[in-house]
Amino acid sequence: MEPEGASRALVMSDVAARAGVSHQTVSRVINGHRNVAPHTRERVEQAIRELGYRPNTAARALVTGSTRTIGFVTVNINQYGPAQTLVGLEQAARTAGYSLSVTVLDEATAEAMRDAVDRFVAQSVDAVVALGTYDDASEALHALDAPVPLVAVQSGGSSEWPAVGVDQVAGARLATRHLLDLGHRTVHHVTGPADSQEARDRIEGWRAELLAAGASVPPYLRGDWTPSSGHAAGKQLAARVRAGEEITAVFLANDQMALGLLAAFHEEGLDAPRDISVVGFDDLPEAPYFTPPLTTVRQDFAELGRRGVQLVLGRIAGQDLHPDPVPAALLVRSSTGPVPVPVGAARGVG
Amino acid sequence: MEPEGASRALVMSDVAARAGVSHQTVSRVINGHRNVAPHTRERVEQAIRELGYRPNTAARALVTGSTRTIGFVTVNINQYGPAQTLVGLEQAARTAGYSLSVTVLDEATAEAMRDAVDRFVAQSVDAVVALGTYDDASEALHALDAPVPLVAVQSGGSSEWPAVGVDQVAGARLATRHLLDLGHRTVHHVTGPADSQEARDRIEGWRAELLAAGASVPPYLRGDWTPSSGHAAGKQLAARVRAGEEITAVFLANDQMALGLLAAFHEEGLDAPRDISVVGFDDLPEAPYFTPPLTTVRQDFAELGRRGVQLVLGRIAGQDLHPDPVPAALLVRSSTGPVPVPVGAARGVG
DNA sequence: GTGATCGGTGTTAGCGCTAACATGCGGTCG
DNA sequence: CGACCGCATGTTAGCGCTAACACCGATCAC
Repeated sequence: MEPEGASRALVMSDVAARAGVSHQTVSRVINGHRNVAPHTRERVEQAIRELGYRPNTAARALVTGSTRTIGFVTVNINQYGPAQTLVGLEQAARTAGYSLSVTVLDEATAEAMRDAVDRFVAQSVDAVVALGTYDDASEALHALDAPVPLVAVQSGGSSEWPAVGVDQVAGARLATRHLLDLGHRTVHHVTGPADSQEARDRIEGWRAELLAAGASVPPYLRGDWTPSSGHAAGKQLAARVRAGEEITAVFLANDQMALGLLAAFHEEGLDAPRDISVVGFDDLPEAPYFTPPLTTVRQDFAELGRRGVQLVLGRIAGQDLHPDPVPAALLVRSSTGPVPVPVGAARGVG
Repeated sequence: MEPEGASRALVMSDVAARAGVSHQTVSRVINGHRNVAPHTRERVEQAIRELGYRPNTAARALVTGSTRTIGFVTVNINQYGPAQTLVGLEQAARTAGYSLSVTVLDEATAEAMRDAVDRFVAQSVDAVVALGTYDDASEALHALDAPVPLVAVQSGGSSEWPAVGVDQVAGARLATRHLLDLGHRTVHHVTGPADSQEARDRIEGWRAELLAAGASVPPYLRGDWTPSSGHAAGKQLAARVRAGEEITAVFLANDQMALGLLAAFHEEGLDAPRDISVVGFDDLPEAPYFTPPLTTVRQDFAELGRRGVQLVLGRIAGQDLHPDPVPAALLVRSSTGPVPVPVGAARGVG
């Protein structure tokens, strides 16, 4: 069980000698080949255990061409979603016997993406997983024609290349539906950055649900995921409310922006859910402690990681899987409520 | 500049043939050896560029015994600090020509840590960086007697093993000093989990500053980094305020708990900075949008990553560096203010 | 009974690279 | 002017492993 201290490196023939077999038989045992007598297998396994032997991955990689490593590229790992996805992916990869090599892009440019993938290729990773690839980066990825399978996570759209993600459209519909069910005549939307597929999917879901309910579709406000952009959107919306416009419900593409918007509204003397209903997306650990606790949409990142790895392994094996999107769930807290009664006349829904 | 498509693998002798030299000369150029004629060097470099050649890392690792990979182990990557540290570390490592292999521990046990380090060793990483090693994990780390350099990040304490971190003690003193300067007679503290070195350092800084100012040191409240534990602490503190106890300033070991506490106080009709002053730690991107915007202590994670990698490379080279801690900075926003005037009689400081 | 087959094992070659040694050439010095 | 040195380059060996093939004894079909 114990390694014999950090003396000289232990190699396969040490194990072979101890078990009284050839090094190749040891190799066969390690790689689970058939055609090894049970008795022999047991002796070898015991020698491995006694010596604390671990095969040298570099030698193995050299001859097989496989490193059992997955390269992971992302931007904005500082955000909750990417970080959670990394966790989910790493755990799923580890379970499958793969390790994860991580690169965090400084900027989401084609150049940076190309560079990162290039480095992964040189590193002989077995596959590359790209998270939240913004458009130009993701184009670079495909233009690259990399000699390794490439999988996109949270970057749906085109079915040309394999991707898996949380069902953003359904999540956005859930959020919008919830607001509509509360009696709001329509729902305003603050988006993520234009070049994010997730952001576009959320717009699509929001719009689809509005259309399905026969509600009008107001123009959306463009955000960039940051609390500060949510704050700016909040200021703008608050001014329009003050000017008499009927804005009673806002769906934001993430929780951080929702926080910013809540703060802006509060500064203007407008509070949720009394004056306005607000729904976010992500379910940050902080979301229940916002003022007020935020109604939001939760994504299942562990499941996303699992399916991502499954997709990657499928690709490595040459299969062409098209996994279903991971479901999202609505969490109702206190930032949403019925339509406020206008200051002038009463015309609420009931 | 362009790879020739994803045909057969490109190897060193392809480059050698094109440049009209031996493969060994190519190797010398790549590894920056002296004793290569400038003319030859140039021809080889051009051939490398034209072919888009990248040396095979596995073959290189096999013969040199070095993978130019650093293993990174952490728990709780979902939190802001760890995620930022990962980013800082990855960028610094990349700059130094290393790549980062990441493992996220499911639980902070010695067993899990041993496992992770073990896997890294099998992977032949050149060094292991452990983040926020909680006590038992860090013990396991040393018991393992790993044949690779081991560096702890954000886990100060003993000077037996190399570590680098943000100066938590100084950061905590800054926060406490700020509150004292505002006229508060003492500062209450909500800590992180007991087995976290960072949490202990923050307690130490808080206590030291209180003592230095001749202020009394109230018992601290134990939290666990989560907003929910901050909320619980807030409820408790609010009740004591209601009971007439003089509690005017609270320093929390992170921003998430500060958010929870703010929410709890708000629920009890107490608001910062009118009734109480609150300081956090971390400077989450959300912190400026809390209600009210949170005064907090910011850590320089990029610098931490840089020094961490520097320390690791030093260890690989056999040096025994002891880098200075990375400074922390106070950011004053609106959650802190002068001592409130008690409801009964006026006895403020101003 | 004899050739074909198959399961278990050993032997050999070679993955792509770097280290060590070998070579050859031009210059320096006694 | 020959012994010597240092530089630029080539040749060879081998890192630790797996794949391919060789081999041998036992079983099987006819």
